[in-house]
Order: sequence, then structure tokens, then C-alpha cells
Amino acid sequence: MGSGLADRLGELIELSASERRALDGLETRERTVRRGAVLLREHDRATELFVIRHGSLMSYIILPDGSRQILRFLFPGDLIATPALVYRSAPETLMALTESTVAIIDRAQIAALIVDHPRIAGLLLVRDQIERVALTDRMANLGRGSAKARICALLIGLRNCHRRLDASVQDSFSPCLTQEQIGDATGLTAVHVNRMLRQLEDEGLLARNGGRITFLNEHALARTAHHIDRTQHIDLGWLPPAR
Amino acid sequence: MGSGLADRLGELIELSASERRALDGLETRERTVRRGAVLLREHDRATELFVIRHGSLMSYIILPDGSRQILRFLFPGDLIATPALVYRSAPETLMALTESTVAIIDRAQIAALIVDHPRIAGLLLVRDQIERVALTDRMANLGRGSAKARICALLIGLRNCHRRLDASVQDSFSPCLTQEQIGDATGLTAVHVNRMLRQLEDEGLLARNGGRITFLNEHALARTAHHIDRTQHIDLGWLPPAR
DNA sequence: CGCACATTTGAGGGACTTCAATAACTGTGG
DNA sequence: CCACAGTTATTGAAGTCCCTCAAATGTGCG
Repeated sequence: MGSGLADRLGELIELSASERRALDGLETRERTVRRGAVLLREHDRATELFVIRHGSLMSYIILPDGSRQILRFLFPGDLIATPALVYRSAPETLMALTESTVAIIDRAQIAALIVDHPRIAGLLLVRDQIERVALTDRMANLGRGSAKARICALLIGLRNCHRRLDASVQDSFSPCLTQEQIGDATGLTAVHVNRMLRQLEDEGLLARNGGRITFLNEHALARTAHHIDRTQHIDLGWLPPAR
Repeated sequence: MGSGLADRLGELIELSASERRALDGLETRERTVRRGAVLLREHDRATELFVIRHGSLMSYIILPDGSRQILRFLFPGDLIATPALVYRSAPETLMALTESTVAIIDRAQIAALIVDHPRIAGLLLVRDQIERVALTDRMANLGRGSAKARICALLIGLRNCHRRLDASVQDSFSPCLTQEQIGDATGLTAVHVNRMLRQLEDEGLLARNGGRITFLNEHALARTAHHIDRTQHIDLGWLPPAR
């Protein structure tokens, strides 16, 4: 089901046998996290990175007034806790949304990887740029989007994540999120999320039953979300040769 | 005055002579941008990166409804337009706030750099993590902060940027921004920015005269901004040896 | 000087929040 | 299988923060 880092980076470019071996060699130690359990807490000492193998997590920050901002939802193949490459203590909490397993990667393994495989170093830079653009898109969404726009953008993003992992997902999927979590990701209250979802339903843009969401008018959803599809237009022709 | 990429990365770790030579060799072609001119427009074809040598710029996105989200303010030493490592067309516009000069870097030069100098590849990854954490901090600020918190956070961040470039800056600096630009960076209207600045002034947190801002109570400003100082706690011990 | 642009201030409106109460759902133990 | 407790969803009413519109004042520059 393609859930390692090699599979994720392999979506970008054809990996050499040697590169794939090196990437697979990273993911030997594993750890499981129960639903609702914390993999890494904000301010905790952090010297390891993780690759998600199964399940889903979220990363969030708690502000001094107790409010929470969810930064990202995380899925198999994602390389997470990367701030450990810089900061002694974690800037954000990682919590499992569902029972999950992660591979544990030491920072020294990253050092060896970029020495032995410069093209993978390039792919890691590429990965960071993709995440950066996703973050800035979400920043614009938070800063300038209406409540409805924020929720639509979140739902489209989540559906795309689910679809990448499971080709059977098309218009219908289960976000597996509470409305409070949707609110904490979009900077809204759970109450207002509920009202907006109802409104989107009334307007015929989507349907809901039992947590499952079905897009009825994807084009209109993308338009109200101000969504930009970045998966096209990728060009990695500059990468150095494989080793 | 320390404005190249070598100087910026050299703040993180002591560079070898060979590394410094390689970094300095990147910045041969230069270009000047007049105040208000666009260095790179959203959707334009982009295959080059830039390092800011002098001046200041901003990056922003225009949403379909015409509103603008300023993503970052950019200063000497910053490596910008990095999405060119992935996307054919620029995801954001780069505009000069003041007369600026930038060095032009080709993607192929980045490829050569990470092959020849794996530790610099690591430093580029580190740079991306620092920027990522800065972005997520600002996301939390946008999503969960009040208007006052957003403006305080922006001002503190700007002051820190100015202070890094000019050690004489302490409590007082000139942001060189209109209130509309402050609004577009914080997701507010210019009118409300004005009211909040006046309120901060009335509360004795800062003083203003002729665009110049003086922090009168930095501790209180940092508290209302929910500001977290990340410049401590850096640990790059994992990097591979210099070459 | 005069023009364009930026700042400042007021009044009114709208989007989202807060508070509160009820209904539906989930999992757990008897 | 049902009762129960805790969480989640839903809906209403009232309030707040920020926006919109509008006009006056200040500021820099050809």
C-alpha cells in the first residue's frame, strides 16, 4: 500500500535501486501510537524524526490562552518532526488521530543519507518546498478566507490526502475529525464549523451522513475554497544524477 | 555588512574555506530592483533563485477576490524564490519594498552545491526547517490571535530582522511599511491596523513618530503577541563533516 | 503649490463568538 | 441486549470583534 518514505519520494522521481535501499534502510525501528496518544509533545526534547507507516496524526500548537491551532494532518509516507534537525525541543505536538505506526529515524541517519545520496538530499529539499508552499497557501486561506472558504479548503485538502492513499476514494470520504478539530485547524469555533457545514449542505455543495462527507459539486467547493491545484506544474529536472 | 548566503549560513555554523568559496561563487550575477518593482510575479515561469544582497522585499499572494496576503518580509541574506526547485511557475509574487539588489542563482548551481558540499545541503535543510517553524508560528498567530496579537507579533518579528542586520537597532526602528501592508500581512484592514496601533500607543506599549516605532514595554508586547523566541535552543550537532 | 497617497477618526453593519440547552452518538460494563 | 456516562453534534439568542463606508487630516514628491 506504499507507505514508506521511499514510496513518497518515488512519486516525485524514479529512484535508483541504491537510493531505494538507502531509504528502506532508514525505517527499521518502529513504534505504535494508540488513538489519542501523543507521539511527541511541544517543548519536549526531540532528536528523532518519524515516517508515518500506518494511521493518521495531527500536529498542533497550544497558545498561552489555551487555544489550539492545528497545523497539519499527517498521513502514511509523511516525514514528520523534522524541526528536530534544528531545535532541541519540539515546537509542536504530534498526536495520533487513529491507531498509528511510525518508523523512527535518527538525525545521524539523515546526515549519512545526504552524504551518500546527493539526489536524495535534493529530494528532501524539494519535499520542504512542497510543504512550504502548502503552508503559505493555508496562511493565505487563514488570513484572507471566510469561514466557508477555510472549511472547504480543509475538506478538499483532506480528500486529496485520502485519495492519494486509496485510489477508491473519489467524491466521498470520512475525515475522521470532530468539528472541534476542524475548527482548531481553520481558526474557527466548533459551533461555527457546524453552521457552515450545514450551510454547505443546504446549498447542495456536499452531503453528510455519519461523519462521512460526499462532494456533490466539487467545482463549486474548489471555487469557494479559492483552491489552487499545485500537483501539476512540477519540474525536477535540475536534480543531480542518482548514485 | 554581511549580506550574502555565506554570511547567513555562517551564523549557524563555522564554514570551511572551501564551503565559503563555493557559496560566494554562487553570487556572481546580480540584478537591482527599484522600490515597488516586481522581481517575480505569481504564475510567471520561474527557474532561478535569488539571494538578497541589499534592500528589502515582500512576498505575497493575490486571492481570486483581489485581496492580498503578504507571506513574508525579506531581508539581506535571505534565499528566496525557492519554490522554483519544484514548480514551473511561481506560487507567489516578489516585490521590492525598497531599492534592492539580488544575486541570481540557477537551479543547476544548487545541484552542484549539494553534490560537492553535503554539509551545505544539510544547512539548506536546516534553513528550510527554520522557515517552516516561523511559518507555523505565524499560522497559529493568524488562526488564533486577536488583531492586537497579530500586529505585535509582526512588529517584534520585523524588529528582530532589522536588529540582526544592524546591531544599533534596539527598541526603535522604521518598519518602512504602510498600514495597509501591515494589514495584508496580518489579515486585517488598514483601518483596524490604525486603531490597534493607536490603542497600543495609548496603553504605553509603544510610541510612534513619522513611521518610526519605539518599543516602550517589550515584555508586554511579547506577551500580547504570544511570541516565542526560537533563536535559542539550536542544535546542529548532527550535520556531516565539512568538505 | 497641488496632486496622490497614507493616516486618522466616526458611524453602522456583518461575521463569527460565546453561552446555553438539547439531541445524537460511542463505547463500556452489567 | 440494554443502561449508562462521556463525548460530539445541533440549534437558538445575544454579544464582540473586526469590517465597510465615508470624510477629514496629514505627508511626500514632482
